[in-house]
Parts: sequence; C-alpha cells; structure tokens
Amino acid sequence: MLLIEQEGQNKMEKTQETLSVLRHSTSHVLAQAVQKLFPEAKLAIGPATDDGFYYDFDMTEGHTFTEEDFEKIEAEMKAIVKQNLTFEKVEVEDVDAKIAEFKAEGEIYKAELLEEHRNDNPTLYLTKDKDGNVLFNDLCAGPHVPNTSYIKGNAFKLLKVAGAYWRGNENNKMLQRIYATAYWNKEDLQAYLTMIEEAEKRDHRKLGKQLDLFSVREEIGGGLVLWHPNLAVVREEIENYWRTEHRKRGYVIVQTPQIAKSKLWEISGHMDHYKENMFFIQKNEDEDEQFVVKPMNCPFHILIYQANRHSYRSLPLRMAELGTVYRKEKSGALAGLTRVQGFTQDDAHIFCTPEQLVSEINEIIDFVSDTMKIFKMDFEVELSTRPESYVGELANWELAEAGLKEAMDKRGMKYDINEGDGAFYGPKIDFKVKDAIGRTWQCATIQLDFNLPERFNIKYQDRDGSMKTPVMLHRVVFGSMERFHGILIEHYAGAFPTWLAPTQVTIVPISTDKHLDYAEAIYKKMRNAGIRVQLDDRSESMNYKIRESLKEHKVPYVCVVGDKEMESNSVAIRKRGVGQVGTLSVDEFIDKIETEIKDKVTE
RNA sequence: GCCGGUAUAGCUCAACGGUAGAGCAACGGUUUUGUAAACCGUAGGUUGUAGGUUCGAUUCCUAUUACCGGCUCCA
Repeated sequence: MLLIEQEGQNKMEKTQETLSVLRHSTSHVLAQAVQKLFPEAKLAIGPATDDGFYYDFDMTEGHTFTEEDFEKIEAEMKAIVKQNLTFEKVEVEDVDAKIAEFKAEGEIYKAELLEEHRNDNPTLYLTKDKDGNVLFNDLCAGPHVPNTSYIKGNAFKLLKVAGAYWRGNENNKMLQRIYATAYWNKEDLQAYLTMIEEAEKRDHRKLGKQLDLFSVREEIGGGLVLWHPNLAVVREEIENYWRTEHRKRGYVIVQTPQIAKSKLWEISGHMDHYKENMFFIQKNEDEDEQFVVKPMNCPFHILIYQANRHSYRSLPLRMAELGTVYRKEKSGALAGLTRVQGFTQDDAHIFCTPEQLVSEINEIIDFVSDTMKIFKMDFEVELSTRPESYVGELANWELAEAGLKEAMDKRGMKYDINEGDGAFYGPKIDFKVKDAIGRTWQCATIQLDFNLPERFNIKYQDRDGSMKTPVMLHRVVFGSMERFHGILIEHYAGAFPTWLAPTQVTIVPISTDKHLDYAEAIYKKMRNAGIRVQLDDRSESMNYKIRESLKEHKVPYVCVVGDKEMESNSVAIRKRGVGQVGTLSVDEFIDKIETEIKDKVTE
C-alpha cells in the first residue's frame, strides 16, 4: 500500500463547509469504538448527512444497541479521540489481496464495496497512533480531518439507533444504523440539540392533541383522520380560498364517486400498476363483482371529459375536485397527518393541446407560488424524469420532459433534477415546502400524462378537422388536505394567523358579576359580524383566562372588558405573543379584525 | 413489509409478580378579580386487545392492533 502525500494534511479550516468532513471522520471513530466493544460488528457505510452522520453495522450475533451501549460507545469514542490519532489516506495497491483480507475478517460489505470500486483508485483511511500502529482502517475516499484533536469529546453525540437495509434495498439484509451528530464545539452541538427540542414542540401530532385539532382511532384504523371542529374550521377557510382561486383561474369544479367497478381501473391501468395500494370492496357476499375505493381521481375526470366532444377551441379544460382518495400503505409508513391512508387531494386535471402545454404549466407554477406566498412558506423545486418502469411512448416522455423544463427555464426558476424518479405515467415537477425549521415536505406537484389519454382514447378536434389526443396534466396545489394541514400546524407552531385561527377572539369580562351583560352584547355583535369569538364567562381569574386563551389555545386576540370599557363602549386588546396593544371601540376592533381576515395577514 | 421501541385517568407522566398514584383538565363550592396559572373539595382506571405461565399478571411470555424512531415506498 502506498501512502499518499496530501497538501495541508496537518491543517483544516473549521468552517460550515468542512463540518461534513468532521462528521465523516467522527463516523470512523464511532466504527472503531463499536468494533472494539463489539468485535462481531461488521462495517457497512458511515457517511455524513445534512445535520450529522450515521454508521451502519451488521451485528451478526443479533445484538441491538441499547442506551447503555450508547454510553459505553461514547465513552470509548472519547477515549479514542484523546489519543490524538492521525488519519492517513493510502491507496489500495493490490485490490484482490485487500478484498481477500476483508473477507477473511468477515467484512463482506467492505469487500463488496471495494470490488465495485476496484477501477476507481480505491483508497483506505488508516487511524494511526503516535508510534505508527494502525488501530483502525476503513475503505474510504475521504477527506478527513488530519487527526482526532479536531473531534471534541463534548461536541459529538449518539442520537438514535434504527434499522436500515444494506444499500437501501428492501431485499437486502437489515443492518443497524447508529445516527449521531458532531460539531466543531460544544456550543454548536448544544444549539442543535435545542433546535431539535423546539422542533418537537411544534410537532403537529403533539399540537394536534394540545389544541384539539384531530385524532386517529384504533377502531377506525391507521391513517384515517378525524378532523375535530378546530381543524375543520381551518380546512373550511383553506377550501374557501381554494374554490375562489380556482374560479378566478378558469377552472371548473366537479365531484365524482368514492368507488368504481374494477373495470375502470383496468382501463386506467391502475389494476396493473397500483393494485397493492388499492382497497377493494365486494358488492355482495355472493357476487364476485369487485369495486375499488378510489385511489385517484383522474379516471373519473377523464370520463367527464368524454361526456362531451371537444375541439381545440374549448381547450384548455381545467377540471378540479377536492377528491378524497384511499391508498393502502405499508404498515410502518403512516405518520400523523403527513402520511395517511385516506386523504383529500386538491386535485385538478388539465386537458390541453401540445401548444398550450408550456403556458398551462406556467399558470400552475404561478398558482402554487401565489398560494405559498399567502402562507409565507418557502419551497424548493424538483423535476423527476422517466423511471425504469414506465408506460407510454418514449418520444412522448421526452416531449413531456422538455415541456416541463422549458416552462421552468423560461421563468428562470431554479430546480434540481431527480433522474428516473417520475411516476410510471409521466414526468413531474414537485414542490417541496420548507417548514419553519427547514424540513421539507412534498405538497404541490405537476405531473404530465401521455398515458391515460391514450388508454381512454380521448380526443379533441383540431383546427384542420382531424381528431387528436389532448395532453393531460395532473396537478395539486396543497397536495392533500391532510398533509398540508400537518405542515401548516408545524409552520405556524399551532399559532394560526387570524384568518385561519379556530377561535379568533376571546372576550374576558373582568367580573362575571358586573360585566357579563356587556361582554355578552359585544360577543353577539362580533359573532354576527362573522368573527369566531368565544365568551369566557367561567368563574376563573382574569389572568387564568388570558393565559389559557393566548398560550394554551393560541387564540390571536383577547378582549378584556371591565368598568372602563363598559363606559366607553370599547375593548382592551391583548394580542397573542405581543401583549397589551391598547383600547379600541368595539366597531373599530371589528373593522380591524375583519381587515386582517380579509387580507389573510400572516405575521 | 422490515429493524427497534411504546401502550397505565381526557392530557402529561409515576409505580408494582400480591388488582394502581400525581399534576393539569373535568365536576362542586368559595372567590368577582384590571392584563400570561386564585383557594378548597369531589369524582375519574377490566393498566390497548386476545391468549399463555403463575396460588395470584397491570407487571413475565406469545399473538394482535395502534402509535413512535428509522429503512423501503409516497400526496
């Protein structure tokens, strides 16, 4: 083996950019510690991630890591780091010999990786002590920090253990993955851990209970959501916005059945490509005619298209539906509102001519970005191209992908490309919404479909009188009501802006003896004005009521009324997160709230 | 589906091989409050479900359902 001379080997800048180098180096220390404590552990891979790193181990004896193991491993890692070991990169000169060596050690995963990279000038990283003894070596392209003094014993932490398939393939053996993170100093690590705690506080499942928003019940089944009144109100507002915007943008709104005979799904091809995700129902115990609970709305919309003859003059036809679909998910896949089995898509299908394609895509992109602006959500865009298993003509796929690219390029949009990640029926643009703490969730998507129009043989009559197949676009703006509301809850940390807040105003009379009549009068006035207002007439202290409304229930406004307010026909206003904001007459306050609601103000 | 974990009062959690306890919420009473938790009391549980081991299971074992952390998959 040949030692490689590296420039600046004994120095490295401690920056944000080199953090992943530190993390990857720490993963080698983790592997070294695990192998010392658990000699049977076989090494797989240990890369850096966005906010830390992991290492996959095959625990051949079937041992699973426990909390106590974590303590032991961390202690061992600290001991390793203290020895001030150096990391040295060496080239693998004799690949076959090294493969044989890995195999002899039982390191079958390393052997497999080396075999695969035999022509890529594979390198090893050696962890050496002062006397030049090699304490650990790992197949690795690097780079690494020069030595373990860069790794601070109080600036890394093992976080959790999880199963992960070797090479991410579910047919392979499941390995044990230790997730961890590392920073240049303990303050940064502490800041990260604090951020994680904050993230947990705004978890929509936690807030869902705390604010009485939704629930799932064992008796119903996993991923089937009960929307409680509080969240149903939010949804009502969102749906109102949705309908209004669709009308403005030239859509027609339709409604279609929840179930359909198998025949429909045979025509659409879902029976072939989507069967394992579909729920089936038998019409009768003795009848074998099968119905399918709809997993998608598209076939129904196509049938509506088919109900009439279409010409190039009537296209584009933009057909939208808040369509509830049911999709069977693998048992471990469900999560809160973001991954469910029954959900309502804000679905639309646009039938257009090839010439209209680019402008239609543009209009959808406008729609999505206008909508995200209202919620003050940032998003990233990804283009997913033809997967290995696809239906339709190759030429159409290429045409479709070019159309999507053209629309985005024309408007100078930044996007990543996910090669081979498209749906089986067409390429797509995905919009990944970033929540307040930087996690991304897929919501809006635009999918091109050259397949279904062919399968259903839908046509339009062109200018020259010939019958042609229209282009079909699938698109959602919110994605699904369930997921979007989950994201919305986390985005606002449960503190919905006034236009969405389940309760917008709480009225608190200072004394329920003296001020209740006045409180009731303004309560009715606000309710008649369409404001979601509640009157807190319980025999509790004013402080208690204020705290409960603003902090526990995250109501945007509390109006306190006492002698002074009664005299001047006013309310003393306290705003969530702000404090006292002064006194307004009742009419002024109603005006203010109404404006805030109408403008969908988000702070 | 896979690897690991969890399931106790409405919520958050405690305890234990000898049939469970706290805080908050709820309910009753006292208090009538001037801006982010007043006080006293009452009630509330087949310990997720079904089996098994045991003199005895909520505790140990098995299965199952749901949830949680991941992997795979996905709106």
